[in-house]
Amino acid sequence: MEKYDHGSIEKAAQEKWAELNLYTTNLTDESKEPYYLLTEFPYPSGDLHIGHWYAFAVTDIYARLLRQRGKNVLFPIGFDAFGLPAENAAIKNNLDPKEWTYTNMERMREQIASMGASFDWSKEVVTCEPSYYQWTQWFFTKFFEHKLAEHREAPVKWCPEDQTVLANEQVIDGHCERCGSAVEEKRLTQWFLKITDYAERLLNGLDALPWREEIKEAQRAWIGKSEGAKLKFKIAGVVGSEQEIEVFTTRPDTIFGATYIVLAPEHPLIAELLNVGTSYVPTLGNHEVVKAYVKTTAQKTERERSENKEKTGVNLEGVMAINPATKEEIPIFVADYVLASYGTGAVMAVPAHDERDFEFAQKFNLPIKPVIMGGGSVQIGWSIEKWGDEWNDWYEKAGKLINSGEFTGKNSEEVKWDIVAFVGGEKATQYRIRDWLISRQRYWGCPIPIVYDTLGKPHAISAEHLPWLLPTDVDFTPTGQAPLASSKELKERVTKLFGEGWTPEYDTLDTFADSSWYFLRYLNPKDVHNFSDAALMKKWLPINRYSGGSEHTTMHLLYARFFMKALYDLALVSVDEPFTERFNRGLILGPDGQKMSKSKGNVLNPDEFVQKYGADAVRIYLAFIGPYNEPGSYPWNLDGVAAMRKFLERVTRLIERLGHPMSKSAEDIGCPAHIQQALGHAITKVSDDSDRFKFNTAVSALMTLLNALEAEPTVSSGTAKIFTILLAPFAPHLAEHLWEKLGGEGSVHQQPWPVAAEAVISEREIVVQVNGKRRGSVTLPADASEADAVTAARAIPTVVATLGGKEPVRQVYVPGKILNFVV
RNA sequence: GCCAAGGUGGCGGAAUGGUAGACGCACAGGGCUUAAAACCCUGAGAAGGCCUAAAAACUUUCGUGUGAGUUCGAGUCUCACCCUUGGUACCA
Repeated sequence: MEKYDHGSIEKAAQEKWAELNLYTTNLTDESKEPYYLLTEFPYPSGDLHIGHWYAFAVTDIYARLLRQRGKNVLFPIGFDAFGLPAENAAIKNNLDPKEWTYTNMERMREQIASMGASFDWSKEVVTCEPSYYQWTQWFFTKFFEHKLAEHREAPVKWCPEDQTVLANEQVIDGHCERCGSAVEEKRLTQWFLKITDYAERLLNGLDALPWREEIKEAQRAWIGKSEGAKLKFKIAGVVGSEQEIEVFTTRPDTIFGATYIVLAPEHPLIAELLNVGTSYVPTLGNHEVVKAYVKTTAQKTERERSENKEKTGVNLEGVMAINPATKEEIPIFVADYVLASYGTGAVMAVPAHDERDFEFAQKFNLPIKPVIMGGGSVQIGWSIEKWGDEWNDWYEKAGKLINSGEFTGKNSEEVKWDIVAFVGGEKATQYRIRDWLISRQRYWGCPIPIVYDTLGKPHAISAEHLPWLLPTDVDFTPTGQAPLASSKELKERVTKLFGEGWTPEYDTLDTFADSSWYFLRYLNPKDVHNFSDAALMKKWLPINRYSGGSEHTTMHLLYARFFMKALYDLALVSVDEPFTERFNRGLILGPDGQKMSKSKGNVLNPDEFVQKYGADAVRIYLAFIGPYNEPGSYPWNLDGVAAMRKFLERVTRLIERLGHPMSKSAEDIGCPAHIQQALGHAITKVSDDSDRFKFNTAVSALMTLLNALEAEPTVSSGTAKIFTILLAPFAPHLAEHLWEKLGGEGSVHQQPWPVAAEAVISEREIVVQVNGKRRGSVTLPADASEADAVTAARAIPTVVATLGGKEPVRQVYVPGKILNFVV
């Protein structure tokens, strides 16, 4: 038997595809239906790991299958080439980040090619190339012109390790998403993209998308829409409207129970009260205490504040607010459990119906006034301890109002907005999402195309000066200062172009800006006059299917959707949702079932498996390891690739048997009906399961078919050819080799997907049950009637025995499938 | 805490409300071989019964996290609970 030499087979196949130029997509081809299949482009980290294989090799199966099914498939690739690792590696080894990046890309291109992935490299996009980032910059200037990019001072998250600010989305559990160090907070003037302007549309757009509910829910939660009201509380002893406290609440129906007000330490009123010398009417009695509290909390981050579950706060002595519903005077507190960055930075506290307010009220001995009755009755004046679990069950829910003036007795939900009107408030909507902070104090990124005039006012750099090149005379050792500030050339460039006293922006853009539009560039990657091609965008967008990692759900995926909507509003693109389908891929775990990590020593190098068993075996194993449409975690079985290799060897032997003199091996021997049926079944299943990204069951269908074919004394070459075509997307190299052995024309990858022959079913097996339990089966002609089935079934000894002489009360007949006797 | 997804053999997993465990791994027995590897065949959810020297075959009951329910029939639908994973967290 000829050895299955995967090395030479892979080489020959890849050379053949290159020669035939199989994977350059003609974007203007009108004869076939376009299909844009996108997989997240990699960061050029160096070596391909198993995750890369999982991302590229498995989606490649689908790209190949779609082509065979007659689609014009765009399956592009590129590199998300700006970013911190390059800079950090460069600092560590005293290299140029650019050189490091380009060396890695070169290496990765070869590795990606080695897996037989059918990417169209002619459309490669590399985000760190000026020809690309010029358009990232151009978009930024457009956003600036349309007030979607803003320069402003705000509290920001700061990573002390990476020496840069981070977007909210990049803070995971209070730690830097990249390096894991605890983030700090600073007040800085930075660039923001106003993603909050799009909160409502980002939310609504989700409804129509056929994505998995968990992805949509994660985005909805991130956007965090809350509907409620803004209500104004006057300050006692003050006439006029200036000294009012505005609160945001989702429960205006509980306002009669608001027994105090809480302000965030950063609330402007506090600064005003503390500002000695102002003739503010109510004077703060405990000036120093409040000042000290504000000072301590200012040193804590939001996270540190929330870690301390014990509530802290200080009463603003001598200053009272008036509850607009009860007209009662209520105290005002400053406490850090109220966040300045959400709502109005002030809340009305309803301790009877809000857990946090309740805790605070207990600690500071404040009145707790129930205004909503739960299932049972409420006796006012109970001490809170006695309320116990019963109170727990209803205290945050809606219900019948009590102690609420004219609203007493009404349903709180129904009169909610009447109460808002009663106290002169207004409906308001709040979002949890914050604007996207996109400045980074780092070197290896896209320079922000902004210059400041002599007054410090920002100006966008006009298109004629783009790309605004990243300077190279830079000391990029992180100091907390933007590395670009050390460039002489950049300063000179600005002076020369704009005049004396003008200064450059030294920050670079968050790399998520680069990756928010790369899929548009694939359509026209080399054009120097346009970011993409309008006609091609019309034809190819939105992207049919986007495959990627679940870690991007609230980052990249949200940013890309925002970009698309913003560009749509600028009339630059014709659709406002970029991705029709989205599939989050799972994670390959180490053989020990743990996440692969160097520290655990369970990291596997795919190259070793490729070398030993071949790329095709690795591809099939990854397809087989678990459902690709669910973001599950799949442990890598060390015997898995070897098992797939065995499968491929069995395929090879089957095909070789055709050439054996003892075998008839000709198309003229025909195809027996059961094989015809097995083929049809496999064709349908491989195709349908792949459409659902269930490659595991698609592979198992191929295995089942192989098992059936192996059991045959002879296999016609026609059948063998069909099998090879079905195998081609999964094991592209071996299939090419076998196709040649079978004397097939051209490349197996150009062969149309076979059509499942209409199965001619002459007989059906009908399962016979008694009381829903299987007691046997009868095989009858396909056109047999219910009466025929009953007659045959009642002759089965086990059925007779189970019935025990009793007549069935009724029978349920599912034609051609089930006959159930109910006794 | 809240939201979402999920819980099926030793393992990964499969099952439009209709034979649970496809396909594969690991395992066991056998074949081939001087031998081993490779390869091929067979077996296998659990507990019992019958027949036996023993086994096979045959057969019964139980079995998809737990408990109830709907249904002729439930892994699948409904309710409650437990657990796992992911997201989020003082967001008023």
